[in-house]
Amino acid sequence: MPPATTRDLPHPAREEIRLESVLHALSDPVRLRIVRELAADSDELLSCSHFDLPVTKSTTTHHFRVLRESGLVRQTYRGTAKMNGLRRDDLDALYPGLLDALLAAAARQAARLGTD
Amino acid sequence: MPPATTRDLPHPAREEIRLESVLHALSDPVRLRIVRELAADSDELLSCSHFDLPVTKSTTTHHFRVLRESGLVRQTYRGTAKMNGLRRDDLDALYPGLLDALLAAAARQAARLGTD
DNA sequence: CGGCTCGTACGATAGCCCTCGTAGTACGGT
DNA sequence: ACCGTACTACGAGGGCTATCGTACGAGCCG
Repeated sequence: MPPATTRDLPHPAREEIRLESVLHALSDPVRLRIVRELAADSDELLSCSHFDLPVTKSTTTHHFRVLRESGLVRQTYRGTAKMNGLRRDDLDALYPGLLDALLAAAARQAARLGTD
Repeated sequence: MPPATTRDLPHPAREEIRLESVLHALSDPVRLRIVRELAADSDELLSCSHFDLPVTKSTTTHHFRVLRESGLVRQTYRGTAKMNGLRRDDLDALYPGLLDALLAAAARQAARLGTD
């Protein structure tokens, strides 16, 4: 049997990741912010509860699911915590330069609007 | 008085263009396709009716309005025709490299899925 | 075991969005 | 003046989405 601390979650395969879904996922301010934080700590996996978001826990769960189903984020359980990491390898392979351009654009806008 | 062939349309100023709105606009397949065609003929202004889209004229009007209001496209009347052009200058100034990365990603996906 | 924390499931609500059809306006040409 | 073309306005339907509250399951620790 698999290790007790592993409940598996459905992720799209690399080839199933659709650009439209990625863009739609990032068109929500809460999710864009999550992705920016994940990119900032790109060598760490962050738990859902690590984020201080202006929505309830239910809504947070919803946003993380959208991110996972769009292929932007990989989620794994570690005990009761759910760890999140950007799927940078898959995204870079599919769309080279896209993620960096998106993150740079988000950083620019945050700086411009003072939302940093 | 302005030339008779000029009915003005509301466009967001460069500084008002929001990344989330741009991404949302591009997350629809019909609009992504429009933007790709506009980028391919980037030195030409294309009329709305130039596009052969799988939706009715009403819906086409709707999509072009979303593109205009998001700041992706500039629209001007020329007689009865409404000409459309990408706002590449504004987008490149706000988010350098973003538009090219998005277009390249869309081209990659189209090639991968044979939807070209 | 008992409780605590982390996250999920489900239902509900309200708003947005894609789509369409019909009716109408603006402009150019005959 | 008249007609045709290009686009718009308005309204409606149906689906998706963001949000929440409450109730629940899964794992850790005393």
